[in-house]
Amino acid sequence: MGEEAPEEYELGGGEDERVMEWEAGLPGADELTPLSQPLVPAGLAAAFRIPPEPGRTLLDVHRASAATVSRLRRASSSSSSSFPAFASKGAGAGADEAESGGGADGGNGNTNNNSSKRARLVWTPQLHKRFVEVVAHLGMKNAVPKTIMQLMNVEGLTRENVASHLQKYRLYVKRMQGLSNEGPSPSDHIFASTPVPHASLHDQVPSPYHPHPHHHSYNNAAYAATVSSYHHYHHANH
DNA sequence: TCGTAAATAT
DNA sequence: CATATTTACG
Repeated sequence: MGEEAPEEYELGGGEDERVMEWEAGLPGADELTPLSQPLVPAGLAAAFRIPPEPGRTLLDVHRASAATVSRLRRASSSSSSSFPAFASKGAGAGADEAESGGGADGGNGNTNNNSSKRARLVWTPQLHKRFVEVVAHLGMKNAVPKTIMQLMNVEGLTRENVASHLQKYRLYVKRMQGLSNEGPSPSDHIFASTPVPHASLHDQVPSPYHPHPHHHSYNNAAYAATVSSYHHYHHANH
């Protein structure tokens, strides 16, 4: 009776949701000093013989903020298993990545050994949007799977997922470059929907992605697993 | 780890 | 059949 339905899981859900409550009363971003810049002026630092700050780069900042946000979210929402929801199949291992930001990454024994095969990731427009933004932010030079994945900070998203999508994305961009005119092909689906931002050497990546559930809505698995795609096996020998 | 090709699923 | 996503390989 029961056939294992090939469930796919869908990531994403919130688009540009910011927790204003946290920002209430706080100065605007314009008023704040860019975190990506050293708080201590170079001259002053030199005078005090302060060694060059470690890798306090945009990436680190983003990672840190992302981690903070993640932690806050968890603490704020009592039991919010904000999970991209894996299809049934017993996956469910919740594990927060506690990346130690101690300078250069040393041994990375993080091999996701989830016995369960994860369902196909569905790249929703939102996810793709996030992806594109991050890629544009990094620039073709630094837009590598790992970095992209980290900057996107989407729980459940793996490096492989990103790498795969990145491959297609690059092809899409390249293909379009050849055709200076003419809009994107409708067959490009997601890619066509997202205007490829210019990979200027400037960056501007918005707040980290929030795969968090809506306030009042459907089941917690709403944004998570849109478990509904049970397509039949189609074996066609054309 | 990254990039590309082939494989597989839908 | 085409597209999307995964898996294998260098």
